[in-house]
Amino acid sequence: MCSHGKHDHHKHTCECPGGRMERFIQPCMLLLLYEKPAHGYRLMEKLSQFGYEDNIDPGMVYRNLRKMEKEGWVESEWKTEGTGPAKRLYKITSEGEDLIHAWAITIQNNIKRLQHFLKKYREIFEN
Amino acid sequence: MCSHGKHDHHKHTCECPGGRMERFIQPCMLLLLYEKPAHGYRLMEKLSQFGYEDNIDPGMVYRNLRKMEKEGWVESEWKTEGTGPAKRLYKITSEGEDLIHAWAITIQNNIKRLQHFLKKYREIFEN
DNA sequence: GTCATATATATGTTCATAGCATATATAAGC
DNA sequence: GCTTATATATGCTATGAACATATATATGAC
Repeated sequence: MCSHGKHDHHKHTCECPGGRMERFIQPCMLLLLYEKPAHGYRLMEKLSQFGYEDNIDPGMVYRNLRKMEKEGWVESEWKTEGTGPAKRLYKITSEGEDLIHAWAITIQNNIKRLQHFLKKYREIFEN
Repeated sequence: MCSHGKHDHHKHTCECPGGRMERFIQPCMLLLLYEKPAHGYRLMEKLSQFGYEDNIDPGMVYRNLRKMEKEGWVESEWKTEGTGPAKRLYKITSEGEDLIHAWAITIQNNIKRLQHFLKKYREIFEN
């Protein structure tokens, strides 16, 4: 989220505004899995379209997948066929699909909040 | 942020999507202070327009104000005149104003990310 | 007079999360 | 053999939200 990557030991001592959207990665992964079952490494690549750029933390992806499985929003099974190390193939459950719809509402609300800020900001600072 | 208010001891065990936007309260308070110096209690009321509804936590407001003062983004002085308990009147500094502009950019980016989600969501689920 | 409420600020505690680091293993390219 | 890409996993720390509680001053009700 932070664009300059200059944090001192991730202490957030710099004033750069992060405004991280907590757990936003979850609905993103759920939506990708609804489109097509996938394993973590593949998701990691696809997540860039949601602003999780270049250096996304793999730990974040894998840990969220395991957590969502524990919650019953996704299911997984090991895939050993093919080349390379074994992959854990995830697919979304119906509970996971329900959650996507709930997130869509939350996200609409959040957009409204952010847009209210920008509107006010522009009223004050633009001309 | 959570609409139903049914958390068990704030353990976030329910599946309600929060998607809280971390520290978003800070640029909101800075913008309000840019408009007009104010004390915490007054800000608390005005913050509802940014989606910090009804039962906003006073601790969050006051702690963020003190933190922002420590960072040099706002300044305060006690006001004893008038009725009622003493108020700490805050005003924004030039560093605080700079930060508003930085946040405006972050917020634009976040809107884009959220809108990408919604666009994809609608492509998949709407008709 | 005292009781509840509104105004105003402050601190304590807990939990989940992001962000960072590191470890492991398989396979392909050179 | 060495490096890199693929693939998953865990450990650690700082932070922030959400909750609770404490304090004090003034006002209106009864």
